[in-house]
Amino acid sequence: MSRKASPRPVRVKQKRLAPDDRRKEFVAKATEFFAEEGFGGGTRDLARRLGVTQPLLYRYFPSKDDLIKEVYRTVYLEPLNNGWEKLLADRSRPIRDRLQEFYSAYTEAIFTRKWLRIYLYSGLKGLDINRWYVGVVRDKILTRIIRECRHEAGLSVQSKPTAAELETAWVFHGGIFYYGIRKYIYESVVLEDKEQMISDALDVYLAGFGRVFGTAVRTQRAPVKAVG
Amino acid sequence: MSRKASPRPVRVKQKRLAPDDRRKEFVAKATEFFAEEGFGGGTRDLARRLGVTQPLLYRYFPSKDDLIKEVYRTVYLEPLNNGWEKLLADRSRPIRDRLQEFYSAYTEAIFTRKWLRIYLYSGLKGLDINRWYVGVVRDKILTRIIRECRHEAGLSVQSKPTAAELETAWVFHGGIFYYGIRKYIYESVVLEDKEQMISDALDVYLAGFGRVFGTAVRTQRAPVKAVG
DNA sequence: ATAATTAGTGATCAAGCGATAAACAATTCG
DNA sequence: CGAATTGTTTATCGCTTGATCACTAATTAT
Repeated sequence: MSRKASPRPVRVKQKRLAPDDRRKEFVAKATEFFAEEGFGGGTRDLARRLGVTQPLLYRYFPSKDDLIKEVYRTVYLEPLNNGWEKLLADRSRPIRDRLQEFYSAYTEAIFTRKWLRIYLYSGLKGLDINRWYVGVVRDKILTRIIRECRHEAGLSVQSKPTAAELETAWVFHGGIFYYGIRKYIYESVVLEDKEQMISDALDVYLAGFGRVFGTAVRTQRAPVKAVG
Repeated sequence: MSRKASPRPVRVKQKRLAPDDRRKEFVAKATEFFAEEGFGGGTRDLARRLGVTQPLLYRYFPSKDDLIKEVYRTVYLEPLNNGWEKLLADRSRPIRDRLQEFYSAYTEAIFTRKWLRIYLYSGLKGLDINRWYVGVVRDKILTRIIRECRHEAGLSVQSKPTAAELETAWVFHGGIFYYGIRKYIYESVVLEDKEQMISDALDVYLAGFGRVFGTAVRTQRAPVKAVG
């Protein structure tokens, strides 16, 4: 039972931080932590990563669940960008360019291991915030895309998207989303050029939209990069 | 400290089952249980659902982890059907029919809350079996689909799929997969007619494949159900 | 400088976890 | 029948968990 002689208790110089900074640091690191470990991860492990003791967490958050809720809030709101709706609706530019730029920026925002994992975990829990987010994608993004596609195809843009239009847009959107899952969750080998993937997916979707829902949508295809 | 008088201990008639039946019942119910609760769910809660006591689980499985592994095995292998490769390769039928029938059957097998949730949970854990499954989809399904599309488009079917072809097929496949996620995980309102969703997704994919990778793939489109 | 305030720590509690061992009871065998 | 076997339960162990409280020490106010 010989204890190593330590002249003074080897405490690593207790540093006090302003409450606001601490809070932000806690939420940020907790996001990374829960993204990796799942929300079953222990508060002691989390505290160790933060370089503080476990009870300190409870000075800033009444319970683990409150901390988790704050993680959700920041993760879900972080990537939302108000410029996107305007970008999609800007008819002075070709629809293909707008869609390419939008999905380029959107995936840049959400295609991180952290975001995707938190998103999946919260989805499996069936949380309200997840349902809310899915509604936002449908109403702010897909509905807008369908309207622009209709306009491009010379169709009426007054009526709400039909169920079939919406579903087809979801399949397209989900296909792109799944690229992120494959890359950052499954860690599969994917086509490294994300822009090319979006471009190809867009070609397929735009070509298909015309054939399925109306007269052909005329858009110039992006040049196909060396294939084969 | 008055204990309710119970003439005999109210035990619900201990029933003995043959070990093999018990095992199967345990695995089946454990699958449902873990699908809902996640693999953090407790063995006591699981046992309660099974109508047995918790230690009994340990007569059939050395540890909780072993039980979980068996859950994975059955869930992943359950839906795999050897007839699918032949179905996809049967060139006596139009490619569109084959793809429609394949995805109809495939989604019938995996679009259950149970299967999808176990799949997502195991994916988040980064398990080997998940990587293996993704490889199977790529090599047995998508590669085959691409070959058939090439054949239909009059292209060479010798060489391996290009990265771009594979990626486009993944986007298509992932889009359909995401329909299941939306319906059974997010519990969103989706287009109820799954066959129609597959049909539309196929129209888009097949029309797009021709435009993106070669001369147009000529296939008769499925009749569009009342739209609008 | 001293007092008041508050960020941070050490010790600990009650509850829940996976797992084990011994007792019990339903079945099977001689 | 009685004995042996084995499926099932009761009781419990050691550990981890989220959470609390009294205390220490760094900062701020007087």
